[in-house]
Amino acid sequence: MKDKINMLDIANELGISKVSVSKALSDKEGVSEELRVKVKEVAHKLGYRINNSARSLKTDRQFNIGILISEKFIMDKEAYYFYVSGEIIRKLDDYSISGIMEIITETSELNASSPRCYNEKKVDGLIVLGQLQCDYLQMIESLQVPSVFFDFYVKNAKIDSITADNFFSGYSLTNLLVSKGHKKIAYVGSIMATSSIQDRYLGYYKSLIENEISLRKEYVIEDRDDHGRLITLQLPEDLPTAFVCNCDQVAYSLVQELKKAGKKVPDDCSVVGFDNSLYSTLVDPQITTVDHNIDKMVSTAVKVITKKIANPQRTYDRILVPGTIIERFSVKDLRLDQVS
Amino acid sequence: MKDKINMLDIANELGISKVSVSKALSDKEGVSEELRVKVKEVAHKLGYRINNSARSLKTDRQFNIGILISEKFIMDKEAYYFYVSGEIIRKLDDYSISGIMEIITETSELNASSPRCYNEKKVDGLIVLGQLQCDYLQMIESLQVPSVFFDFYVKNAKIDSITADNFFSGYSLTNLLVSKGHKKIAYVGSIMATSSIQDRYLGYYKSLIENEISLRKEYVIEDRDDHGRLITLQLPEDLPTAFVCNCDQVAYSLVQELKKAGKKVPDDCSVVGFDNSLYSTLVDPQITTVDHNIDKMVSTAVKVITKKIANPQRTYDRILVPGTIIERFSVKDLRLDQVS
DNA sequence: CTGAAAGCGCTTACAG
DNA sequence: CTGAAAGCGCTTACAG
Repeated sequence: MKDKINMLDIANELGISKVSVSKALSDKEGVSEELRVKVKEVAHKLGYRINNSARSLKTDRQFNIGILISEKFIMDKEAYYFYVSGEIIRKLDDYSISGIMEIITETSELNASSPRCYNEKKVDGLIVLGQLQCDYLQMIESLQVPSVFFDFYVKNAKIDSITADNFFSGYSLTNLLVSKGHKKIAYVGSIMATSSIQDRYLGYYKSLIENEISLRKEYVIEDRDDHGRLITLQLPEDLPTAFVCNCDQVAYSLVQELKKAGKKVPDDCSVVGFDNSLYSTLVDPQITTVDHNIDKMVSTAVKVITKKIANPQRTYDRILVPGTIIERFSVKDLRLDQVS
Repeated sequence: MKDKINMLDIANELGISKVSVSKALSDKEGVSEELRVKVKEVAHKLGYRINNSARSLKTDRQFNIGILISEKFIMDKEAYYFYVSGEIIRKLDDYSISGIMEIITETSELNASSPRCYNEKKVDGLIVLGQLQCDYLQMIESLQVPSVFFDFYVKNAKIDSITADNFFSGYSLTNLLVSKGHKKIAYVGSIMATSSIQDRYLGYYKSLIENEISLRKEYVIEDRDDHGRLITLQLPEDLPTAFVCNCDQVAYSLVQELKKAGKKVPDDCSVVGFDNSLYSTLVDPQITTVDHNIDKMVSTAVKVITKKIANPQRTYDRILVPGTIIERFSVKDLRLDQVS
């Protein structure tokens, strides 16, 4: 078998032109169904593989999407965005598109230098996982390929975003606590750190307003420093009966802190989180949390980016994907207390 | 600014030929250092991006590596191979190579169908993460690109592999238990399931032999079924004083089982694992385990694949990367017992 | 040190 | 339905 088979080899084998071979293999019109079948047979027999580079050079389409992740989101071996990338790649495959993952180092993020996969024209579009430095995102906006923000959005950005409906989930989760008789409810999360933390907080606040519970300043607890690194949690003097934590990992830490302080979950304090991650199930008690429906978010993101590649003018703005509350064992029903 | 800048545009701007531009930008000899600098300046000014497809078409090099992961290894959101992929991609960047991740579905694995990134000539080489079906691996061997197996090896395979030194780590870990006075030591893991499980077992066995402890059949405990799915662990009647678990996840399950059976870790039973994963730190007590030095494994894998691309004849065979024991709180020193 | 020419393997617009 | 011709943007071997 010849080492490198190209369309001309197939054409010669059948005594036709390579134009017909091209049309047959790419399912374009202009060849009889009979010939198409024959061409495909011969292609298979000869072990033909299409040369994506040659195709790209003519069509100006790479059939690759860049998936960008900031280094800071993958400090953990179990980082959530790794999983998301995997799901994106799986989904892209439905469109015969490959995913090129690229990790944005701290330096590139600070310098707002454009990703290599873009610099080398390897990709038709970009999916950005998780919020980055403002300047970096502006650079992304200026690039000549369609992009989508995943899991965050930015004011004024002309780039479409797909996010979990954090606001509504925060609202629902807090409502759940209120419905179980809680009134002293704290929020754990640094609300300037990311749009997710902030929106979950605002949902929490909306629930307080609607339920005529006043917001207490000391009940909004910082969980990370200016660089986004997690810090030790400070419990308020007057202990709340419930904590809405901006993510499961922080909920996990909080449970440890409470235990240290001699408090029991959920008997003394209820704790809820977000993300439905490993952290929510590997604690005792397992934590009530919000599942963000990542599958839906991923398939939406992939659909949007492919459509934007086909039609770069089209915009989708902010797409919100609703989450689902997963009730577990970290919330006490205070109304039952009063009965007994 | 013109939309699509190519080498000819740069050449015209400077009144030189595109050949000189090409040589200047790719740091090839044949241009004066003075001109090289000028060319790079103009390229930057015009926002030039090299066209990887055109380059590939001429050079037959794609500057992409395929990273293959079987679906079955990423059932977990926190799957270890996601992290490994990330590290590989980070490392590839040092060589200006991009990583194209591809998830092998159960069907493709069973049918041994070649990966799309290969079928479309998008990659110069392949890194296979984790053991796949025999037929699938034979298919990989037959492909016309260099490949490397990561984290497993196969008898008779002509493909080079990079693995943790599972045998030696199993041996060392068991030695540690023996040195702390343990004699009744069980191994938890289905030894036919993967080469890692088997080699860790053989290391365990070597330690037993050397320490003149006889191997007890009932002390080798199955942890997964024929499809590799984890099953409920059966504790032996005569309880061992220590368990060597083939991975942290199983160690984690074992601790739960032991607790259910009313046994305390490490007071009644010591437990050790492998992998240094989240499972080993999210249990109480935190588990003594083996860190596999993934960084080293990854950088070795990347080095090997790039060298093989440059020189496809060259072979490296089986490369073993030593691990490190991380001592935590799940092992009791029985010798102290006797004293007190 | 510099450049004209050929060609990598496709696809597309056009002609028959 | 079929095919000859042109061209995408590079790199390489060769000539000056």
